[in-house]
Amino acid sequence: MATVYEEHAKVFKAFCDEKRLRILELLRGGEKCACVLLEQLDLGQSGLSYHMKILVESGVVESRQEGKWTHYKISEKGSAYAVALLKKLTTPNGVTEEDVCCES
Amino acid sequence: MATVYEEHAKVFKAFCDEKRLRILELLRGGEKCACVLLEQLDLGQSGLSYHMKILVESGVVESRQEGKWTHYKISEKGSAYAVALLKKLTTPNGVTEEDVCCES
DNA sequence: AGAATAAATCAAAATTATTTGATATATATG
DNA sequence: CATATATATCAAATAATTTTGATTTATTCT
Repeated sequence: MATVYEEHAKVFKAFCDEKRLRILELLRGGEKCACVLLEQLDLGQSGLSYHMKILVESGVVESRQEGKWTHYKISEKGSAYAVALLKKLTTPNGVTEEDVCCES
Repeated sequence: MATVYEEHAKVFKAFCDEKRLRILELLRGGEKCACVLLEQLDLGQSGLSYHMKILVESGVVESRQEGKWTHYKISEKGSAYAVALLKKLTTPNGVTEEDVCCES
């Protein structure tokens, strides 16, 4: 059973690797087949597959099978969730206590 | 010289580690001294220092020195930047080309 | 100045993530 | 059915991150 921290970390894993940011940039231009991504990136086939799995598991990318091809695109829903989560994780939570540990 | 991808990845490194998410959660309750964070977390002193450095370098956290103590808080500006960047990285970029590589 | 304390830095060890090449699986095509 | 092709999975090698303990630096206190 994963902690909520692990769940959240998984979402942002999508964005903390150079190769994956490069992939996302390509997907900003619309849905792409794995074969297209492959020829535009400096990555081998199994390497691409590895990163696509992480992206899909983050929820930020969704995949669609069409015969032997796999198409990927940015998930609107997943992205909106990531943005909302990021906002939440950086917003004061109300129970604001003062930092009075060590007033010299 | 870092690529723009590395720069962006650095921002999200703040959010893709369990320990750092735990730290951010504590900071959502307001500014905290390192000594307070230390006693609330399962981390040694140098480990905390390591993670705080990554958080500060991401821009999401800012630090303030007060005598021998260091206080940390979430940076409103840095967080807003992270949210805006995340939005941008997941929004269609206009030049949307169709994915017509492999129509069987 | 000397002792005490907070936090940063360093180096080594441990852990985790990524890359790479080989193989497996699934789908289409002849 | 045999072959070709696209992608996933696996295992080993490599690389990067994280942890840990020791040391250093900076600051306060006596």
